[in-house]
Amino acid sequence: MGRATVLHDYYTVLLNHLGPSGWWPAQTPFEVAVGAILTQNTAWTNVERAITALKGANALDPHAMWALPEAVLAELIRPAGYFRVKAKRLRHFLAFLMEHGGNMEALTELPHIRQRLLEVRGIGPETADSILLYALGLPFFVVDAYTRRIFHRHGLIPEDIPYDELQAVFHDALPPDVPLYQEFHALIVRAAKAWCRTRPRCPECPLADLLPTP
DNA sequence: AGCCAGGACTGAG
DNA sequence: CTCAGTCATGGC
Repeated sequence: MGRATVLHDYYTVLLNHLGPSGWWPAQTPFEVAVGAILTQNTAWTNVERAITALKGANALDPHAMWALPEAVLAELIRPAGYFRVKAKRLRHFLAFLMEHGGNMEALTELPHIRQRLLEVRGIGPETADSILLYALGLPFFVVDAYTRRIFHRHGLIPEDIPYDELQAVFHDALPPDVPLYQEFHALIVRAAKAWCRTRPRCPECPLADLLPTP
């Protein structure tokens, strides 16, 4: 059986058990980008506090955030952790955004947008793809630690597979369908939070049926 | 009381 | 090039 079929089975099982996700949890494309940077190696609940603080300061807007001194921005996002680094990363992204009209929509028009995002200090492959897929609506599959963990435990990929190769597995197996990519990645994260955590092979996981018998 | 969370960058060797 | 170290808060 080909990978395309297998991956579609995972998608179907997850969707049947969890229902549609309605991701990414954000109200604007800019908020998606900010959340993508803030959630780097950080629990989402901590990101929510930071987002709330930014909203309270009316700073969840490109020009407003750009106008803040870096130290003030850092204090606002403190609950998200790594707050000094992330304040810099947000400002690097903002500088890039300002060069291109100061709004997220303008980014969609740029050629080689993924490479351009990766050139921004503090934006790596997962953050770039999260922005591309959920903020700009472009068909780039988001690979994260959950994706690698689940599919390695199920024997479909080596544990140390590089990011771009793992992404290629999904790009090769699935049509470039933005809603599909968005929903699939959301389901993977929700499934991992609900069942995986750090323990492999928990019995109540609906994906257990798809596991190769040890 | 550690360990972990929807990563990415740096410096040593 | 590889890889351990660094960044930091809050939940369990």
